[in-house]
Amino acid sequence: MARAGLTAARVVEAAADLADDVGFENVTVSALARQFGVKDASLYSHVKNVQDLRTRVALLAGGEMIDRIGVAVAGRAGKDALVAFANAYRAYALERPGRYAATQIRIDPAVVAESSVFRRTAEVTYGMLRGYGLSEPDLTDAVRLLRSTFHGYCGLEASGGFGAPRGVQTSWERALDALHVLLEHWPRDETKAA
Amino acid sequence: MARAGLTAARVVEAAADLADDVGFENVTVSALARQFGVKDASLYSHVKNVQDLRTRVALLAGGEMIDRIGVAVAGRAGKDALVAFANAYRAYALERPGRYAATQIRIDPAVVAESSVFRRTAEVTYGMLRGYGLSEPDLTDAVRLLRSTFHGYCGLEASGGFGAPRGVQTSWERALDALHVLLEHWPRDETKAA
DNA sequence: GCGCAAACCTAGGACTGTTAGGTTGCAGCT
DNA sequence: AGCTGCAACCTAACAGTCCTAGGTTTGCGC
Repeated sequence: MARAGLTAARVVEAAADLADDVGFENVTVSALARQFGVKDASLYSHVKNVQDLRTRVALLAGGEMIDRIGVAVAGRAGKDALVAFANAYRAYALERPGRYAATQIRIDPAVVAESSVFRRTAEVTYGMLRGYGLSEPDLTDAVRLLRSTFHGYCGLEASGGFGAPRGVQTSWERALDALHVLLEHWPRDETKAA
Repeated sequence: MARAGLTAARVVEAAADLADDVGFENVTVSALARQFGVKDASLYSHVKNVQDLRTRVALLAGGEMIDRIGVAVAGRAGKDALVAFANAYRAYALERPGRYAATQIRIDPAVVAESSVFRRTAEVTYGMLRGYGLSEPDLTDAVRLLRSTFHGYCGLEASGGFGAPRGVQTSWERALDALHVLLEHWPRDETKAA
């Protein structure tokens, strides 16, 4: 019988595609094996367990996402950069819902440490804010606020949390306007508290 | 044999407690039955299926949460109200992580329509913003931004998303300062777009 | 063409979700 | 006290999922 030609990378990518199709919480070892026309047990040569599989999908998605964002913000500054970052973020979340959901799971700190995804994400995010002239610790606070807002907005949008008729796209643009104003009027931390 | 005295409400409450203990995604029919010293099948007299169980936990948690928030913001306005709302929100998320996680699941719109939780949530949230003098559609945009930010912040905090040493509590307070400034400088929608 | 590592399989155990249908305890009525 | 009915609870069974242990095959490098 012809072999499926499985490989760790191929399995993870298929899992990511499956997540976009049926939702991240529904990517199961069995379903994945079915896609390849292979028995469940065969996947365990390439992936330790479901936990491991999900972590890998998360890292794949996180890498793809920050790459797209990085391209979008390249050569931009100030509000231009903010909007480009935010729109690339949201576009990814809407286009690849399963992969985006994967990026939200808790990941083992040991894995985080040896992956480049988080470093790149931090670099791009801090870089985007460069034009606003913030310095630590305000910078960290601002990054956290922005991440929270993007994360929260896309999460609520994806889960149908916005019931009112007002257009979600319009609200998003308004939110970006507001965040831009906010970054320009950022209440500076006089106390330099740690 | 002495009966456990199960009831739909009691089952749901136990499920919520279990969620706070072991995480919402780990509340399972079997585990719940074990807690009551009862067979799995017995629970199906009180709850349609896991989906139904989770939805009920979500509604319970959502109700508890908005009640606590409502008490916190009562009699306050402006920044006072904003801070009270936000702190009550975050406190609930931190104290009852399982219940809070439950509030984030997607809920059948039919259920949403006939539950009072969402109406109350909207009332309290819009009420909190009254002092800032916003009017529609800016009001809806601001509500969405705030909800997203709180939701996103607590989600990231709970999943360990804040790696840097800067205190999470301090960043939170700074974020509230910033949001207050933002609401006072809200970029008005001149076009009255829908 | 031989060997070996990787790819894939069979078999099976443990847990979870769910249904169908049976039994039993308890409240209230007579 | 005895009956009755309903709700609480049970047994039995099946399907799906995760995972392990150990066996077989395929294809690539020599």
